[in-house]
Amino acid sequence: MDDVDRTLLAALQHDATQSYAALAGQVGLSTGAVHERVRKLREQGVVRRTTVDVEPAAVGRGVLAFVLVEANAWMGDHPTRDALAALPEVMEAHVIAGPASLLVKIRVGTPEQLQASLRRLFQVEGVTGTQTVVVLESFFERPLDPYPQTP
Amino acid sequence: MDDVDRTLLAALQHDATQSYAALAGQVGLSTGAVHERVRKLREQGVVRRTTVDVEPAAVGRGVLAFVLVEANAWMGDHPTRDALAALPEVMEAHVIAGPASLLVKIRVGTPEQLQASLRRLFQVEGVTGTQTVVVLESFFERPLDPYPQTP
DNA sequence: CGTGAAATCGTCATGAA
DNA sequence: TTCATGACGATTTCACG
Repeated sequence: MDDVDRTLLAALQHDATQSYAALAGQVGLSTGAVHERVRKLREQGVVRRTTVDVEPAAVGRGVLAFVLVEANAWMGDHPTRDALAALPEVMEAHVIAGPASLLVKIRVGTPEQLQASLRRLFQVEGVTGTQTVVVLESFFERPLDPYPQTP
Repeated sequence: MDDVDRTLLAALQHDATQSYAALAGQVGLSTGAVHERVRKLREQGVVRRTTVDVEPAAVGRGVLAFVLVEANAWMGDHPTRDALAALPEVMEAHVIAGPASLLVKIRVGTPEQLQASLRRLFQVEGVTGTQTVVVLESFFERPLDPYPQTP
């Protein structure tokens, strides 16, 4: 994992449809060498997958909210994880240190669906309360850029 | 934007490296028709870009935190947006309704870098306080799946 | 939306540094 | 190990029916 790999990752984040020849040009290597590097990055799990970034509002998911979930028991275990993963509107779920047990990110189509989602969250074992932050406008959401080095 | 398009979007989210022939098989159309549909989805901005999902810890971004930013003025304007966009550790920035003005998502490499990032947030014009939620473990982060219909 | 053809690209084997 | 080169098969891409 050197600077060339980081440059490749940044380039792929920006546009994963570009050819290996184009990538090769950016890093000054041959297409074969680039092909091999990208293959290894995938194999090592540095690149988890190639995906497509979809505009939420265009697919009926224009309402975004973050919910702090309070609980009366330890929720950092797999039953909780699975219960949340079963809810398709939950985009992210994190165990946190702070004023609550969990933080979840939710995308739905309407305020009514948000209400319904909160009702489902309350049905998850151990949940005693929620604090909801509704997003009015997203300034930006961008992909991770590799940091120059890891000291 | 019909069910075929939604199926294509879901398939591309799962794996954007698959060929048009493979996509065509999943929806029962020809490769040419699928090519045209995907081209239009890109053109319309439904597909914003094709990108690569990178493991944060592998590129020195293993520390995740959410920060509620309080302000003494309206922060839903472009100067604020630009100030936040200039900070590479800020992955997302949202204007919110709730206990604060903004919610930002931050990824850094170390707790020291998190501290440095909070210091930079305080230097943004109008910021009067922050409330930080540190993530201990992420259960999951997954791409948006299109909802069946938008009533 | 399907078909077919042409240009481009991904992929791999080989050899060199 | 890592890289360059070259060749083959697959894929993208586009015009036409």
